[in-house]
Amino acid sequence: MPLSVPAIKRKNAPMSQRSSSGSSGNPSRGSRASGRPTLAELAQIAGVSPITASRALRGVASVDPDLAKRVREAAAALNYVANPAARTLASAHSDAVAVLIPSLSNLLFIDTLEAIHDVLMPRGLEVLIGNFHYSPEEEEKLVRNYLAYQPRGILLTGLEQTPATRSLLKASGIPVVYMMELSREMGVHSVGFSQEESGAAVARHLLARGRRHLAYVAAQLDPRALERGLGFQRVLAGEREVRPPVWLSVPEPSSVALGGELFVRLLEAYPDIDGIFFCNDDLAQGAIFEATRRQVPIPGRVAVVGFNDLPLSAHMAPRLTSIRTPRAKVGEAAARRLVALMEGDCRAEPAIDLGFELVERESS
Amino acid sequence: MPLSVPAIKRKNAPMSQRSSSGSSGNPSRGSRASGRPTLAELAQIAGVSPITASRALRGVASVDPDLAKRVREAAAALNYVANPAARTLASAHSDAVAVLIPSLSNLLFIDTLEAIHDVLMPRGLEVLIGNFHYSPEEEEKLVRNYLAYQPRGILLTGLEQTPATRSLLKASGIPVVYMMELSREMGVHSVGFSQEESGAAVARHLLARGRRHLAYVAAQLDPRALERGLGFQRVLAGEREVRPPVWLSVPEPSSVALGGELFVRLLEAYPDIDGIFFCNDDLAQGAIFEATRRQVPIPGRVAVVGFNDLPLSAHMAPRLTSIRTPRAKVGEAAARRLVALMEGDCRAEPAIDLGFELVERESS
DNA sequence: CACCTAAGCTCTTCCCTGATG
DNA sequence: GCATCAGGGAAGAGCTTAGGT
Repeated sequence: MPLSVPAIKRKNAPMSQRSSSGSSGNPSRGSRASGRPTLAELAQIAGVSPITASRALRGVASVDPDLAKRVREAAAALNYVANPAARTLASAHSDAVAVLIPSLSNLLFIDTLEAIHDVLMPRGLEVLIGNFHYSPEEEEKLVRNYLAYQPRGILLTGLEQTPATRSLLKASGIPVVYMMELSREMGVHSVGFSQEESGAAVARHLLARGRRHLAYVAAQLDPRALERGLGFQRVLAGEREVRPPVWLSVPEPSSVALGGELFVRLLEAYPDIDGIFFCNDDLAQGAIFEATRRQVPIPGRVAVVGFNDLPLSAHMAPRLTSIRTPRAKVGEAAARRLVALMEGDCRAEPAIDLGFELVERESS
Repeated sequence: MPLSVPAIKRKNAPMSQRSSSGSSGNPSRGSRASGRPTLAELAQIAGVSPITASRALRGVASVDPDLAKRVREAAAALNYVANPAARTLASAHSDAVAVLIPSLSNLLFIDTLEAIHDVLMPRGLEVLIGNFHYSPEEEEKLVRNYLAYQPRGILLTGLEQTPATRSLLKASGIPVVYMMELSREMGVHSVGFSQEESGAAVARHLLARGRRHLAYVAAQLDPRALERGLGFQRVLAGEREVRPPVWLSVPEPSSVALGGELFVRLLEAYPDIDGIFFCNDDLAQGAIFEATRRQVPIPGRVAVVGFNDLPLSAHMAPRLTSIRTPRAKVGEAAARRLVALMEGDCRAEPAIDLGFELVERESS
């Protein structure tokens, strides 16, 4: 037996050389310790081994119900909460889910975020939120950073990732769900609706109402707004007697005030315009306010279509037609799909199309 | 030399009994390993010890600049990102900050949250968001849970914590900053403004305009709305010829539609009311929409004061007086104060009063 | 002072023991 | 006797603090 006896391998009772620190009454607190009860302490109190305590708390089936109960009671008495860092280190995965959204100031993403929270938190999953400000490069940085946390899953917004982001994700093997757009790619899970088709629906709507001189107005650098514009354009291109739409796109973030301003600028430059597709509802509402102030009859003079509802839309019912998208539902469905993937359930359809709704309020 | 040689203490090259797993070309991947480059690998490539690499990456001063540069270059080449779980476990504190807010659907808190993000993320701090739905009990659960993450700091909303929450926080020794209200307590750091005083200011404003039959309308179970109401009441109680205000408070979350409804209900029950303080701007705006629809002249007939701005307020300028609170500034200042506390800078004034602004739009 | 070796943070995975059918 | 299963001992996971050299 050449091996020296490892008699010094005691953790919570040094008792050897430097001892005497805790002396009496003081529940040993080595200077590096976190000061919180550990699994070993819990196990000792419950009269089981640490590994059994661990299994009991994680709800692993193969633990005697009596023992499990003892462990749970001891945990409650101690106010024991497992150290997530140690758990992550040992198991090589955390209980976190990373969610990347392009903006925190856009209501759309807030609602989505809230729905995600509501699905994930009750399952004991931590939500890490990253705001990539519509920049794929920033998104890449965030992904790189969040992968270090070894999350159980990742939710991304849109499909415009950099190649590096893609390969990082693929290499990690962590489940990913894309929100807000539909991917045709095999094995890529996405939840959303066809942005392109929603733009096309707006074009058809305006054409059906007899509008012929159309415009598209967008703010922010949102790639999805652009896609909607492309769908809008596609339908119009198929019509003989309709001119290509006027295209007004500015980089500033959208706002009610900006909507009013763009509306004025547009009508000054193109007085014969009779239908406008605003890529955001706040732009649309700003336009309507401005029109009201200037006594421009809407929709008599100009038909306005806005993308998504603000709380006020209901109060402007006679004025505004809008595309209503399932903001919260996208978050909920995406989170649910992610949970399914984390549990190894891969049978479901990769893409979930939640559709959209064209809410017509012109006629009322 | 009595110690047996610890020749088996190699980590990334088992090479002993069960070996042969990776065999050739495969960069060792022990089954429990995370598959990511480790500090030890990085150190080896940079030609230094792990601890030096660690110090170099953390920016500890006592590292030779040349070595530090070598380490940084190696890290970039490897795409090395430190494992936060291991870091937390070893140092007994994470790089996270927990932020607890009562609601995600309220714009106020979103703006605050965004400002907090903007301060903390550039400093490499992770933001953990907890939504306690205006419930102190839920808040307590979240605090208990987040303390397990050993965060570097905690931001709380309001001052209505349960006693257990208070003692948990005190025992943890983690810096805490309270947002949205001002605490008088010694050593308690808070950033906000006096809710009570803002309500009082509204009362004085209405009295100065000759209004005598006042009402207070609140939704949601927000304790701060109640405090504003108390300030409102206090000022009115000091006036001889003014009746105590009509008090309308409902538990539903506030919304534009609800504001309109409450407005109608209120005027039906008390036709002589000539001034209303709405605890949220969406309630106030709903009231104004409803009044417009019913041709009730505002402010000729009723003066309306709303709490905080929605984006649309500017477009209803002639109609609405509002209290404007520094939403984003509260988040920013609170986050900054927290960072200062984390760095051991405790000299600053514990309470930061950011004030509020009474924006009068009646006259324009 | 710059750098390193040793130890340890707290949990889980691996693998084995001893009891059960 | 030979699988099956509950439970446990030992060995890390990857980093940082302590304390030398």
